[in-house]
Amino acid sequence: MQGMTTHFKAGKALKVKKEAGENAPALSDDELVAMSVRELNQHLRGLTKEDVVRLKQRRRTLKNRGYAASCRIKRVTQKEELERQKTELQHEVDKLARENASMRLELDALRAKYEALQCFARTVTRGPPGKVAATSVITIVKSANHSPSSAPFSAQS
Amino acid sequence: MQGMTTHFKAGKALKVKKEAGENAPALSDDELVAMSVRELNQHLRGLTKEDVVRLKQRRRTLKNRGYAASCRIKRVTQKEELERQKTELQHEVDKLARENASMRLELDALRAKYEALQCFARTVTRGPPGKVAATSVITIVKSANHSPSSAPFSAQS
DNA sequence: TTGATTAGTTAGCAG
DNA sequence: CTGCTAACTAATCAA
Repeated sequence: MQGMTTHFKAGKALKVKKEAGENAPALSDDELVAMSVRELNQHLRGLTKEDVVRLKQRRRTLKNRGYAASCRIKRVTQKEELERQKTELQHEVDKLARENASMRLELDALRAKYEALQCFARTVTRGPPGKVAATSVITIVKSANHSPSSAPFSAQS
Repeated sequence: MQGMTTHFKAGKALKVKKEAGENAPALSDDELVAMSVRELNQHLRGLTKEDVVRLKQRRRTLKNRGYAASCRIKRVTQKEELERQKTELQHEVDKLARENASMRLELDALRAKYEALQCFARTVTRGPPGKVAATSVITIVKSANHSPSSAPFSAQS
């Protein structure tokens, strides 16, 4: 890595290294990196073993450059995705909290209405005769607590 | 990092470059990077201008190495923090959803109880005389919807 | 000048 | 070998 301190990145300066062969028109980086292995081997005809190694190494380096870029893009993409999911969840929390609060209000209001009606029913059934039957019915109604589907008697409106 | 496994990255190998001066005991990377500017200047006495530049550059490189490490640590820390917040929000969503469901059940049950009681109250108040007064009272109770704290009449038990 | 960040390079692991 | 990633280096920006 520090060997490259004096570097000219293998691009402009080193691209010109293959004037020897007449069939090697000094491939550009883009060409070299996009080339298939078969195509590459064709361009490798009549090159020094050393040059072959050098060219393959340059190809590897160019590939790695692309891999590094992909890696960084992936990193920021995942981070953005995390933040997106986070705000989505936050909105869901807000929505549920609102629903929760309104239902709590509704529940409290209904409890008040229920107790008021219960109180009224007692005053009505306490005054007139036949109080025993009325009281027992009220008890039955209260025991309907744990089975909402099967009310002691049907309630239309 | 892998620098320590296979090679010796400017530490062992390059540390030996200053045997010329008798007052320059070949600073280690850690010493050099931890040194203040004042201390550094003391160690710069009697060095070639070129060597001074080289040493300062090495110091800068070592510093940069540390900066890069901090940067990476910060990156993964922030990612972990995001994921932590995400699971936290997910748990909050679950909790609120559970509360929501149970409150909805409670609300439905109470509605059933209320309507049953209302139905009963009507049967009671319809049979006996004075039906007009009773009906009006029920209407008053129903209008208590929006002010749970001030019920038309107190409900004990 | 210092610290942080980006892009390119290398080493090394995994498939 | 291919692709990915961690660590390092140099360049660049901001304070």
